[in-house]
Amino acid sequence: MACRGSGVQIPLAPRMNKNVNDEREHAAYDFAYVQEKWLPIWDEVQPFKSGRADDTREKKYVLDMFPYPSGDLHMGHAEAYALGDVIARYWVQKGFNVMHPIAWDAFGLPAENAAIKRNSDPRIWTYENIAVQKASMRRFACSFDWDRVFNTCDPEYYKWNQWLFIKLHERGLAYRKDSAVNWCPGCQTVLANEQVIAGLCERCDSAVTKKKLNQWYFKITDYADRLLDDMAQLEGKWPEKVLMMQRNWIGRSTGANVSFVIEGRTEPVTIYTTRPDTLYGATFMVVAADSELAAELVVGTGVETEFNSYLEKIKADSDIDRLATDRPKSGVFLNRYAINPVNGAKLPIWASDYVLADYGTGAIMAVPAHDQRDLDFAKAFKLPVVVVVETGEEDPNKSGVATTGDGKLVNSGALNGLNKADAIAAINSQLEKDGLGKSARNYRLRDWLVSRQRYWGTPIPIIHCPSCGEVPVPADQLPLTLPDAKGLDLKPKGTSPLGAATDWVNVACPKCGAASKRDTDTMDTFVDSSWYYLRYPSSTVHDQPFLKEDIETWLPVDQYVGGVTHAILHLLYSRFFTKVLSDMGMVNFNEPFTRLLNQGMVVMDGSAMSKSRGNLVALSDELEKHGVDAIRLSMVFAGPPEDDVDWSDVSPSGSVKFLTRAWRLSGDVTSAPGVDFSKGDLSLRKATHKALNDAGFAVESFRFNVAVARVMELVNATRKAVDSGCGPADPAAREAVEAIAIMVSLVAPFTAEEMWERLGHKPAVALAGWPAVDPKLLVADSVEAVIQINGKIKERIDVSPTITDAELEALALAHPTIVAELGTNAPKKVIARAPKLVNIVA
RNA sequence: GCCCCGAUAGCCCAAUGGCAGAGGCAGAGGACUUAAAAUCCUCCCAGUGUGGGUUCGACCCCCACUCGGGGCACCA
Repeated sequence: MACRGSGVQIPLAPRMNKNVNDEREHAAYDFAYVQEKWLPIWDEVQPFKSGRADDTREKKYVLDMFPYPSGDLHMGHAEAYALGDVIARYWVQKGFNVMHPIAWDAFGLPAENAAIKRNSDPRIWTYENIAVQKASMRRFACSFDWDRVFNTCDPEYYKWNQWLFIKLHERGLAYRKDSAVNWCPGCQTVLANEQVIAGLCERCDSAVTKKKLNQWYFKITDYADRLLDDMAQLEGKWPEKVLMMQRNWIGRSTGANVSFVIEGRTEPVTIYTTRPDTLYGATFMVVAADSELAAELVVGTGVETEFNSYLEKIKADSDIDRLATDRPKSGVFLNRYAINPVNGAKLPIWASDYVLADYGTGAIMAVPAHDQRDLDFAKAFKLPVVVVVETGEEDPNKSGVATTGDGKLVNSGALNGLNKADAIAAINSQLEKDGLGKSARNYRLRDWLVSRQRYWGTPIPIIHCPSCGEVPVPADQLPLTLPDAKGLDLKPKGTSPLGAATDWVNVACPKCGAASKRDTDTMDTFVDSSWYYLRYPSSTVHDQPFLKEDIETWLPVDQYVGGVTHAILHLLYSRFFTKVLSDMGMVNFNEPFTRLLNQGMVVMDGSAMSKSRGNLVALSDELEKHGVDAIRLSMVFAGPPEDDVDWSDVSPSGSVKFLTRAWRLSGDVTSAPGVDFSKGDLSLRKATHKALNDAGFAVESFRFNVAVARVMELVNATRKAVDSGCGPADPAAREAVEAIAIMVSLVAPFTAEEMWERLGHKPAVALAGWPAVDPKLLVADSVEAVIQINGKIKERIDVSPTITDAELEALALAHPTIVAELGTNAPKKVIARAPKLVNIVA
C-alpha cells in the first residue's frame, strides 16, 4: 500500500501473456502465475465455508482480531493473518468444522479526520478502504469464511450496540456522572482511563488533561472481582503476560476503612489504608486537594486563598507533570485537625495532590515511618515521624527511607509485640467492635467512560426529557442512525458535531411527548469490538444481535489471535461484556476467549516501522518481489509467533527457495495417486511420519517456526531419497510429497495447491486431511546411547530402542573403553536412562 | 521506583534436567555448465550474558548481578 486507500493490489502473473507452452510454464515455479490460477477456483470450492447444514465435523472457532480500515493491509496485518491462518488451516486439516471469520472495526477517528481533511463523509473513506483490504485479504489467501462479513459502522450492526447500551442502562450498568475526566486536547474528546498511555492519548499522543464533565460510564467496577477471579480458567491458555497486565490494571488491594473524628465537624471522615496495623504511627491526615471534602474542610479556616491558588496550580498540571519522577510533594495545611481513634492524637489535616480524589475515600491517614510518600511529605513540611514497626532497618527519620517490611509492633498500645499480619487482624476486629472501621477492598480499575464528543461512532440511544429524565430510544425505533454528515462541521471543538443536526436532536419524549433532546455523544468504538465475536455466527440475522442456538453451537472462541496492544483495552472490555451478557442469560459461558495467542510486531532494524523513521516496508512491494506464499512463510518461520519479526533478519528469497524445492518434488513423483504406501521404503516413511507427528505437535503448541523446520527436514530427506535412495517411483516418495503438500498448505497455500494438482489430485489441498500418523513408524530401529563417566562422554553405542535400564547398564560396564577407564575402581553409582544414556560415577 | 519477560554460532532461531544444534540466513569449497544463473553435494563456526549454588548430570532449577525489551505510574 504505497499510500492510504490507493488500492494498490498484489500484482499478478507478469508472465501470463508470454507465449510459453505448458511444459515451459511448469519447468520453473512461477508464483505469480500460480496465484492468478487458484484464486477463482477457491472462490468456487469455498474450502473454508463453515456451518453447512449437513456438516458433521466437530466445531472449532478460530478468530483473528478484526482490522481497522485505515488503508491497505500492511506488514503487521500480513504477520497476524498468516499466523491465524496456520491455526485455522491446521484444524481444518485435522477434520474440524472451523469458523474463521473476518469483519471490519470501522468506526473511529482516522475516518473522521480524513473526512475533515477532504471535506467529505467518513463513510466514503471507510467503505473504500474496506473494499481495498478485502480484496487484498483474498489475494493473501486468508482462509476466511467470507459469508459472515460485517462492518461495525453498518446501522445493521450498531443497532445492536444501542440495544446493548439500553440493556446495560436498564440494569444500572450504564450511568452518567460528573467527574474529572481524561481530556485529549488533540482529539477534542474524552478518553477512557485505558486509552491514556503514560499520560498521552493513545491515538494522537497529545498530553491528556483533566476536565470536569458529565459523561456516560459502564460500571465495569461491579465486575472487578469476577474479572480477576475468572482469570483462573485462563491460566496456561492465555499468555501469562496478559493475565498479569490485567491483574495489575484491576489492581485489587485489601485493607481497612477507618473513621476519624474531625474537630468542628459532626460527621467523621473515613480513610482507606492497607496498613491498619500502623494506625498508631499516623501523624497527619491528607485529603485529595481536588475533592469535595477538601473544599468543605477549608471553609472558614482562613487559608481559603492559599488553598484556592494551590488548587488552581494543580489543575493546570497535565498528567505528564503528575507522572514526573522525583516530583516534590506539595500541599496546603487546612488549619483543621482529626483525632486518631486509637490514641486520641491530634492530627493536622493537609490537602495535597498526591492523594487521589477517586480512589478509596479520597483521604488517607499518613504514616510517614512506613510509607515513602507520606515520609517525603512529612520531610517537606517538617511533620513528625513515629516508628511503630521495628523492621530491623535504619530509622526512617535518619535514612529518609520508609520501612515497609514485617516486624514487631511498638508504640502501639495493645498491638505491641505482634507481627504485621497479626496486628492487622487484631486492629481490624477491634475497630469493627468499636464501630470505628472495618476491612475493605479497593481497585485501581475505574468505570469505563464511553461517551465521545465525535461524529463517527454509534449514537447514544438516550433522549433527555425535561420531566422524564433519561429516556431510552424505544427498541422499535432502533437503529438510531447517525445524521447525515453533509452540512455538519466535523472539526473537533469539544462538543459533539451531532449537536448541530437540530432536526435530529430535537425530538418528542417517547414517554410523555414533551419537547426533548437526543444525547449527542457517540460511543467509544471499543464498545463495538466488545461483542463482535458473538455476531459472526448470526451475522445475517436481523431481529436479534445473535441467536441463542448459534451461540451454543460456536461460542466461546476456541482460539483468539491478535496483538498484545489490546492486552488491557479490548480484552478486558470483552470479558466484561461477556459477563454482563452471561448475567442477562444471553450467553452460556463467562469467558469469551478460551485460548489467546499474541503475535509480535513486524519491525525493521530493531524499531517499529514508520514513515518518519524512513524504515517502512511496503507489503505490496514484498508480495510483488517474492510472492504471497514466500511472505507468509517468512512471517511464520521468522521465530516464535509472540516475538517481533525484524524484517531485516528474515530472508524472503530463502523462503522462495524452499517453496521451489518442495514444489519441484511434486513433479518428480512418478507413482499414481492411491498407491499403497505400506509397500514404500521404510526409512523415508519413518521420516514422513515423524515430520507429520512433530509438525502437528509444534503447531498445536504455537511453535510454528519449528513446524516449518520439520517440513524442511522432510523436504531434504525426500530430495535425497528421490535422487539417490528409493527413487521417485517408490510409494514412500508419493507419501512424503503428499504429506509435504498438506503441511505446506498451512503456510503457503498456493504452492501447496499447485503441488497437489501435480500429484494428480483435485483441489482443494486445504481439505485433503492431515494424514494419520502410524505410531509403529515413529519407532527408530536403533538409537545411539552415550556412556558417560562423571558426566563426561566416553563412548557411544548403538542399542535397541526397547533396551531396559539394566541391560544398558550391563552393556556399558562391559564396554572395553569403560573397563579400561575404570581400571580397578568399582563405580560408586551408575545411572541408566535407557535407551539414551548411562552415567557412571567413579 | 515497582512488576514481568528475555540473553545459545557472524545473524534469525531449536534443544520432557541426559550427546549443545533441528531448521534457516550469511560464508567457503565442489559437481553440473562454454559461462552464468538455477540446482545438487560437502564444509566452516559457539560451549549457552556474568558469578555462585543444587544435582551423578544444568541452556534448562535456585540465588545474586549485567545488559536488552515490555507493563504500571503518587492507587495509601
